[in-house]
Amino acid sequence: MGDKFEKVKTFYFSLWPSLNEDNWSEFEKRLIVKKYEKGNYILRPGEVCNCISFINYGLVRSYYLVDGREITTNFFVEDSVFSNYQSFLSRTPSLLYTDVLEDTEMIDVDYDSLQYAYENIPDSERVGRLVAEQLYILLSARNASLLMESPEQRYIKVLQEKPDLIRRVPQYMVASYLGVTPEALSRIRSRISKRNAELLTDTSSR
Amino acid sequence: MGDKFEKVKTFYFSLWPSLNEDNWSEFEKRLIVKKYEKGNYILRPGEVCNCISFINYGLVRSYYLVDGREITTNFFVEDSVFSNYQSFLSRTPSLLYTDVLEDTEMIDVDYDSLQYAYENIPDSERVGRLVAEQLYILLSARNASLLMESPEQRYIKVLQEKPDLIRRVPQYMVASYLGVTPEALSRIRSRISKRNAELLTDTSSR
DNA sequence: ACAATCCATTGATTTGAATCAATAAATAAC
DNA sequence: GTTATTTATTGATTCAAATCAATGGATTGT
Repeated sequence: MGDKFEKVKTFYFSLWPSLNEDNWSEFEKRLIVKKYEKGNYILRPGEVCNCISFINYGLVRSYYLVDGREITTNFFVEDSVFSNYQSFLSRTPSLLYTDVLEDTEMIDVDYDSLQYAYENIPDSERVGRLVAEQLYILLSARNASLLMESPEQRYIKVLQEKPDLIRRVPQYMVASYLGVTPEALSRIRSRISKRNAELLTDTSSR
Repeated sequence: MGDKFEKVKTFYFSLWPSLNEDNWSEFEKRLIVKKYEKGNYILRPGEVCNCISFINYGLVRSYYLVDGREITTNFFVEDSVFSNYQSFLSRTPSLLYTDVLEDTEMIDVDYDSLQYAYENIPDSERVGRLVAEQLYILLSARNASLLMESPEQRYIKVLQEKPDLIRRVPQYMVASYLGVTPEALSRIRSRISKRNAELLTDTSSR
């Protein structure tokens, strides 16, 4: 019961130095627990995203669908924040699908609750600012990666930084996250493992 | 003199409902007027961006340099906000160059002044949040455009939404903003004007 | 007004990745 | 455990855009 709010509470306390138990319980009242089963959709294009969610456990993913082609923008795993933030902020329809890759539990703050907090709970504006800033930094890094790095470089980075993701997500979704076709990612992988093999048997260096 | 702060004052008052003259003059004290001449650089990779600026007049542009190739991320014109926001927020070195395309005057808020405002001026946190949110929405739209639209679609959109920019900026910079080479943009343009000519002379329709 | 430089256009060629296609491997369903 | 379905690999072909190259036009500086 209170268990479900344990992680999200820790999360908010870390961002919110002046948060006390009174304010927290005021805030916690408005939180909503949501469960989703693998294979379902959380959000579709045209719908307005109405909450910011903390993921207790599970894995979801957002993607554009362009000419029948999926373009994955992000994976969201446990202990992080999920939202279609652009839609949430602008109150305009999402362009993204969000589907559930593993059974997932989230703690939602809906738009009205957040506005209520901004008006009534001290220092909540600061949390809103910090969250917006963090999400900006993340989006900016993703943007830089798409513009500056090759799909192969991006794949290697994902391998290093999110090795668990590679195991939990089908390869064709990783491909669409990297901005290439499944065939292309397969070839990237074989190129990499070929290079690694050559390094071991030492055909060219020295 | 006070003239220089006229536009930025209007800008902040529009975001900041409770802003009064006292708080404004407290804030204005810390603003810095900066002038830049065409052809100079405001920021280079490795430098940390230390301010958020309101552009009184002028035009600047930010770009990545990858393998000797410029990739323009944004143009910033008068009456809007300029920053390398990612660097500013994270206090980490910029990956971008920012150069001055037209003589420019900016009103800077530096990082420390902003932190001071957050601590001491009521409701300034809200302005920080709103700015962060607006910048997120803009970046997100740019991202969606790069992922979902063709260079040609992006060009047509720029033509419609920022026709003045096309006139003020060399075509090869527009090309790098669209994510193509100058040659490719030239061909896009000739394709478009050919199509328009065909529509007028009516070779195929009806 | 002139030269010099920068920029835009156009054509020919190359290239990297998408598409098409077939097979193999892995996973899910029964 | 077997079949069916989905996913991954590999090869052949196609395609769109980058590169290379040359010319013409525009802008800048003196």
